[in-house]
Amino acid sequence: MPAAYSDPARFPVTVDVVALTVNEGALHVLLITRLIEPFCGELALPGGFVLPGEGLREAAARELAEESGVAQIPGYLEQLHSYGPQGRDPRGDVLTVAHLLLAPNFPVLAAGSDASGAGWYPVQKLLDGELQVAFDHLLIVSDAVERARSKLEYSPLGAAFCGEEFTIAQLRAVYEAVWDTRLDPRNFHRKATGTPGFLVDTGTVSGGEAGRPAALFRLADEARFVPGEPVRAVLNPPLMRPRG
Amino acid sequence: MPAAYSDPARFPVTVDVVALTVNEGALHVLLITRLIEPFCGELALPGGFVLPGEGLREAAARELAEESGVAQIPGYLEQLHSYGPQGRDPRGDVLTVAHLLLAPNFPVLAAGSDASGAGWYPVQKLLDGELQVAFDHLLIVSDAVERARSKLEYSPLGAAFCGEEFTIAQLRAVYEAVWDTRLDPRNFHRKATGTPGFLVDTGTVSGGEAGRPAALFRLADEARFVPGEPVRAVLNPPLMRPRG
DNA sequence: ACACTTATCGTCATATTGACAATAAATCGA
DNA sequence: TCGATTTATTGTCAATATGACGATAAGTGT
Repeated sequence: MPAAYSDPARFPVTVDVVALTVNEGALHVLLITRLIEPFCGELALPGGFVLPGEGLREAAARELAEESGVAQIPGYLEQLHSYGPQGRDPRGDVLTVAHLLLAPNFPVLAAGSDASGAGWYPVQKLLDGELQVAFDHLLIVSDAVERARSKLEYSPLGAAFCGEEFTIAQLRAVYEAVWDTRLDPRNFHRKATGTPGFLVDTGTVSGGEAGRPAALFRLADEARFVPGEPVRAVLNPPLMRPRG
Repeated sequence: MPAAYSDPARFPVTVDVVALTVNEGALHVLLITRLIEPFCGELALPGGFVLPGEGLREAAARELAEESGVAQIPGYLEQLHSYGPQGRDPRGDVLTVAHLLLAPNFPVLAAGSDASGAGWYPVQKLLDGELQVAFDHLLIVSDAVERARSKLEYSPLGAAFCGEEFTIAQLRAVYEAVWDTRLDPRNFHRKATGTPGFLVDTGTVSGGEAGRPAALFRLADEARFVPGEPVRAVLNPPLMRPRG
């Protein structure tokens, strides 16, 4: 017999956010230093308990804002996966609903003596075991990276790592960082500009850098992602990462 | 200030399962008739409260088994998405972690006078509003169908709807039912048999039906899905559903 | 044996990809 | 100011994949 509603078990529920960005050609994840037990002093994903009256997405955005010290979080946020409640937290059962943020690099509140201190860390160092993270957060980060890698194949979400306007080369750099591969600039350019409903040329160009100035693009209206709504599979056929 | 662990809010957590199968060329979903308030007498997804000491996947499998009357559930089960805790249940906040099962058609415990009674219902009738379901289960079913549609594009999970061995035509029928399109038998045959690491010919043939006997295939080892592990993107390049 | 049905193999035009040449347009350094 | 260098963009070409459909194979039903 299932538990009656009169007496269902109740669990603490947290949200954790895997915020990814591209920095210096490498994928980075936002981590905070924990100031309380358990795992005090160790790195962990930003996150915390869901409050009564709050939605999951709302809670994720709030925790991320609180712990990174950024009021208005940029980028694209979606739910990733739920973990638990068994065997994740030494204090007992805790269910966590992990979220994924793909965002342009934004400055976060660095560590003070008393603040927890957020920072961007190279994802590769986590996956290589060079950096340790608390709880099952390594698993969560792995899942998040795999999700991000897969999303770039068919969705316009690569652009979530860029600002409003960007060059094809910047977008390509995102793909290269997330996929950890090199892509042929010419073939990438062809695919990006040749896919209907993906990018629109703004008419302006980026200057200042060495080399020929690049045309600036923005996402086409059909490709814009709005909070809450599912992302459209604009890249059809998809842009597959090289196998090898 | 976030809630301290000493006093986190606790929520009832349920699992719901969207079990999909293909029946008579159409996609069907497993629904039960509720025997308790709220929504007593209405159709709903099988599901129920997570018990202390239980994992999410475990709870989903248990609830599905209990409510369908089937001890050993066949097919492929994965987590879909979490919903809530706000505004889903008239009794108050309830977080639900929805799961997706893709399975061959299996017989379920039909309604008795006292049992809840499970049954397969055409998904299309839900999406068309011809059939009503309780809570936010219509949304969950929609998300599940979209997930299933997308999975068939790149993963071997179409075979999860078939038995261990199946013909190309049976597999194609799955694709046609899930995608709600017709596919060219010859081109589908070419793609299915021509994709390395997808299918292996068993050497046997299916007989009895009208027409030429078809060769029986099974999933290649590389394409086998094991509980828990992520599915491999075997269909590369993917088999995209027709756009139209 | 014949009609019918379904499976499987082939063909061909078109679309897409991967590899790479060539040109365009800026900055940088002497 | 003039290359040299750097990056962007346009093309080319062969290999691969897809979409549309013809033709053949191998059963069942009469």
